[in-house]
Amino acid sequence: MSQLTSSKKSFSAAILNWYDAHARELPWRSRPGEHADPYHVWLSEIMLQQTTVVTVGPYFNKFLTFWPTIHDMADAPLDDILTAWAGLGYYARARNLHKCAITISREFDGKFPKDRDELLSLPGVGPYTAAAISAIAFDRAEVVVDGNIERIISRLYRIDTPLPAAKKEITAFASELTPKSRAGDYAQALMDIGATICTPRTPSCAACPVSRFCAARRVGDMERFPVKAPKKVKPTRRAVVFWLERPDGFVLLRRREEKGLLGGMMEFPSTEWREEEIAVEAAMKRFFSDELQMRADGVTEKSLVRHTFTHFHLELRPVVITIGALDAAVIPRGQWVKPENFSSFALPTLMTKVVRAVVKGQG
DNA sequence: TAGACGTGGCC
DNA sequence: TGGCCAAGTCT
Repeated sequence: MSQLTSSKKSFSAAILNWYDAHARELPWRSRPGEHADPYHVWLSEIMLQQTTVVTVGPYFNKFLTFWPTIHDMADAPLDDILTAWAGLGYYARARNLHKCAITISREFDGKFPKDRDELLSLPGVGPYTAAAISAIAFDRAEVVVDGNIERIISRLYRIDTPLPAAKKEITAFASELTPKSRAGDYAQALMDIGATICTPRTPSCAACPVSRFCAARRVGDMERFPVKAPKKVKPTRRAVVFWLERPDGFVLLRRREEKGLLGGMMEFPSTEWREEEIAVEAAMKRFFSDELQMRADGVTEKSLVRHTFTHFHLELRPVVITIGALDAAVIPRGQWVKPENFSSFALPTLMTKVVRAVVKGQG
């Protein structure tokens, strides 16, 4: 048994003492002594998945303004949720958020289950989020393991197994260390420490309340942990994206498929995103009939839009086409929108980059 | 198990 | 500039 495991009570005590003195004040966090609202805890935890506290803050406040209760959110159209979520990324979270709100509102009388395993059955709620809600909102002694806690544990024990294979091992150590009382505060404390002290690069060990327990600190190789599997190279995909503009200034948007990348979000029509280079002329021929090309009053190329997703790079070449005479047969289905009203549509950041390239770009 | 799934900030 | 990283989940 390691030195740390045999002194786990003084470890969790040090963590909780640190939290009482240094806890960050966050919009979704209850005041000391008060009970956290499960709706707020759930909403924040979904938003915080792979997303920083700074980014989430304004979105969290906006969502609570629009939908003060989970019943309000359940009654809203999905498109409103997606529009409010636009820019946050990982849009499956928004779709699952809406599904989950409907389930809780209509099948659970608006009350979240307290049990980890029941929470786990909700859409968008995985092992981390289920444990976090159960511990933070209901003070259950659940073992919460997020990326911060993985990093802390892997340094405490100098775990050489690369992630994600090390997950099980890390969870076992985390389980030994988690206190039976105040497990929610303990989890939030570790996440605060991970975000502000036990950072990926140049951790501030001098400020850490548990540095005396840390094996990596003793050796001085903190930054080697957590060990991670090597990344794979991202391919680059390319396409021509069309800004189709009518004489009255309306521009065509269309909705993407419900599932998959940017599922349910709005977009400007484009050729398929492929690794092969595609010339504008070829893209025009592939996308439209020759007839439309003859009717287009003007065709203007704009500056390249670069965007990187989790698993590939994307290069979009915007082409502005002013359409003199509409031909329903060659224009894709969609919604004609004035650019000044784009903000009321569910446009992902990629598409706002296209807007910027077209409106402000020099071409 | 491994890949899909966004975005913005940092170095 | 480009890769890494952030309170993961789903398939």
